[in-house]
Order: sequence, then structure tokens, then C-alpha cells
Amino acid sequence: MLSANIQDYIKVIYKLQEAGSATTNEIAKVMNVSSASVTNMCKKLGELHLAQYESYRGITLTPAGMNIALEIIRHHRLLELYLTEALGYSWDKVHDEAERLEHHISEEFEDKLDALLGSPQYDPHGDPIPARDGSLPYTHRTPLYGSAPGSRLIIRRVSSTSPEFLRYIKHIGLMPGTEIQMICQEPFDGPITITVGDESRSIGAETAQNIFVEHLSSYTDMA
Amino acid sequence: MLSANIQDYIKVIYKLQEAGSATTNEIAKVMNVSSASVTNMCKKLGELHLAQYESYRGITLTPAGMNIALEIIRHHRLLELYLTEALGYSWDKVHDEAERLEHHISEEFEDKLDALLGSPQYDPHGDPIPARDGSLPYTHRTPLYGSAPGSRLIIRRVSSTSPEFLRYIKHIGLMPGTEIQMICQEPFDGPITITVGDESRSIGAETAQNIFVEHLSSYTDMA
DNA sequence: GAAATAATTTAGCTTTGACTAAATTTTATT
DNA sequence: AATAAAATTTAGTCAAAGCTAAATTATTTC
Repeated sequence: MLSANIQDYIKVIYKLQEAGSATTNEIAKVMNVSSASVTNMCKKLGELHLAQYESYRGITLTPAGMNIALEIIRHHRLLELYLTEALGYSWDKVHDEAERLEHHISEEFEDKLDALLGSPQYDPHGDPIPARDGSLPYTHRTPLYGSAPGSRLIIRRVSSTSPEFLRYIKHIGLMPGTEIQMICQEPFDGPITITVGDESRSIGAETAQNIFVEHLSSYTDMA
Repeated sequence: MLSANIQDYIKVIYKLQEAGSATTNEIAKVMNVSSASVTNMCKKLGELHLAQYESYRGITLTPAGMNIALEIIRHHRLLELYLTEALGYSWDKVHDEAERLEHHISEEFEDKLDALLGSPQYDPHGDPIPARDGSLPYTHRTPLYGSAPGSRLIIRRVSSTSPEFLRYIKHIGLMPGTEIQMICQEPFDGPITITVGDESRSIGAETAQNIFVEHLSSYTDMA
């Protein structure tokens, strides 16, 4: 069994890789660790054939490494959903608990959760849960920010691990599944205005960039 | 936070201490580790004021150490019960899973389990679950082995972490809560004979020493 | 009570994963 | 193209836990 540490590295590399590419410095920043430590671990991951590492060129997971990453992410997201659904955790607290547990549950535990939850596809934040075979459900990637004024949308994913941010999102009612309408967006990275139910609300640009939506219709469709 | 390792040592020391006293060698045997390693850890536990350690004299937990031991045991036993009750684990598999998870759950998780299970007093094997304040429910310590012929008994605790042993016990129907009657015991550490329901059964001496019972009546009472 | 045996500790080494400081390579700027 | 800045790696340490082999202390036996 790989150490929890190595698993964490693999997970971080996976996510950086998805978002572009994984470099020593970025990994160090995300993991709050020195770059030198990252270099060491990258070499080791290379030796273990879990990643391809080239000095000064960044690191890429091999298929074996990808499998491990997906397995850990599966654990994490199943746990998050289970903690909210079965144990009544609020959605801002599940990340930290899952973060620790994900490294220590057995395959049997994973299967029990999966069965109990009915082989779910999305976690409480709308992130896709990898299936056992490593396949990923559709990942919503359309940000709320930039949606056309007038369009009717459903919140599908809220991308953050910050409890404060998540509490704020819940407070203003933007949980996944909620239907909203885009009213307008101020220019120059300005706030956007939306209606949630019958209330109108302004939210910051950065917030709106971390909320992903599905378009039900757009103003232009209706024109 | 104490490392999972230190927690394991504390737990083992606690249990040996309960059963008499904790010496370097015994700890080493139970933990499957060299005696030299144990000596090192004992010194460290002394420095941390979690135990009093005297060279060649064994080790005793301080009140602070006891609290930690009870906290871990509470985690372990709550998890065992939860795994059987809520996730449908069979009772021979819960030990290993709980053994890993016990070090990684938060206080909040512990509280949720406790609440969901209704502040239970005993785990699936009949071991007492320490309360949050460190108090322990009554521990059944009367072995089946040695009970008077004719006595009617209720199985209260089965002391083992071996999946094979536990499966055997379940197979012959000696789960905690079961009522049985003692028939006879062969001399010289011989097997004992009991009735379970309307079936009669012989079990080995060592097995009968690891099963603990409550006496409902004894032959002498009835005489 | 001395010798033999058992238990325990000491000394010195290994691995894992982190760190800092110095050196090197790559990238960006002029 | 040369230099400055940024990114990355190398070299050398550290701490936690483990180990083996040798030394020491306790206990038991004659």
C-alpha cells in the first residue's frame, strides 16, 4: 500500500494535470511544502512508474498513476456524499473529514458506501465521482461567470474546499440543483446580478468563476 | 495530534496494564515489533508525560495517557458497532477496518456515530464502549469456562480479533445475547458441553475461556 | 551465592519525508 | 546575445520509527 503521503501527491498532480500541467513549484504551493521536497517525491514517483518525470519539465502521471488518483478521488467524493447524506454533515465540513479518511478505507468500505448511496455520480459540491472502472461522469465546466444575460441556469457545481466560502454559497442559496436566472454582468471583472427564486442578488466575479452551471435556455434563444 | 503509531502503543499498553502489567517484551510481542523499538517508544511516552517508565520495571500510563487510550478505544468500538449496524459488515470484519479508521476520525465524527447509535454501551463483541467522560460500562468478566454444570447463562462478550474464530463462534450460534445452558466440563482442561437452543454442542477449553457470560441461575440455586 | 538464562537496554544503522542553503537550469528582458 | 530573474535541483540535515547485534541487568537454578 502506498503511504498517505504519496497518495496525496498523486492526487494533487492529477488535479494540476487536469488543469493544464503539473510543475514542481505549483505542486509545492498547493501542498504547502518546499519545492525541494517535491523534486524528491517526483523522482520517487518516477521510479515507481506512477509518473513520468523529467527534470525542469514537470511531471505527468502514467496510466497506473491515474488509476490511483481516480481511486483516491473516488474515496474522497463517496465519503463526502456519505457524510452529508448519512451522517448529517453540513457541506462545508465534509472536505476535511474526507481528506483524512480517504486514505484509510478499504475496498469493502468503498463498496458499501457506493451501494448504500446507489452508485451516485456526483458529490455534494457537484464534483463527479469516478466509477470503479475509472470512468468519470460528465463534469460541468461552464462557469456562471460569462453566461449570457437573461439565460436560465441550473447550478451544477461549486468548486471550493473553503468552509467559509461554502457557507456563504449555501447562505445565498446557490447549492447545486438550484435554478437561477442571469440578469447582467458589470464590465471589467465586475459583479454579476442574478435572480434566485424571486430574490435578486449580486455576487463577485471570482465567486461566479467558481460556480458552474447548466444552461436551460439563453436570451439569444428566446430572441 | 499524536501519531497513529503512538496511539497504537498507548492502546496496547492500556490493555496489557488492564490485564496485569505492561512490560517491554509483552508490548513487543503484541505489536509484532522488536523489544528495542518498544524501549525507545517507552522513553518517549515518558517524556510526553503520558506514561511512567522505569528501566527494567515496565510502564504505566498516567491519567493523561489513560484518557488517550480510552478515547481511541471509544473510537474503535463505536466504529465496530457502526460498521455492523449501519453498513452491514459481518462481525468478523469490523476489527481490521476500525483499527485503521480509529486514528483518523474527528470528534465530530465520533459524536455523530454516538448519536446515531443512541449512545451505545457495548460493541458487537460485547466489549464496553467508554463514554465521552472516560467512564466504562460494566465489563463482563465471568468466563463460560468454569461455569457450574446446569447453570443457565447469557453470552455477553466474545473476546477475540481473529476473523476465523469469530466466524466459528457465529457459526455455532454463540453471539452475545444468546442464552445457553452449561451441561458439563471434562476435567484437565477438557472441552465443555452446552446446549444452545435445543442443540447440544462441545467446545474447546480455550474457546470457552474467551467467552464471557452472565449467570441467570445455577444448578446449586435450583438444588 | 555463583552461573546460566531471560529480559531489557544501548549503540549504531535504515527508511521516509520533510527542511534549508547553495548550485544550476530555464525563461525573460534588454 | 548577455544578463537578470525565476524555477528547479543538489547536497546535506533532521525527526520518527523501525531494525540488528552487543551489552547490561534481573531472575532463576543449582
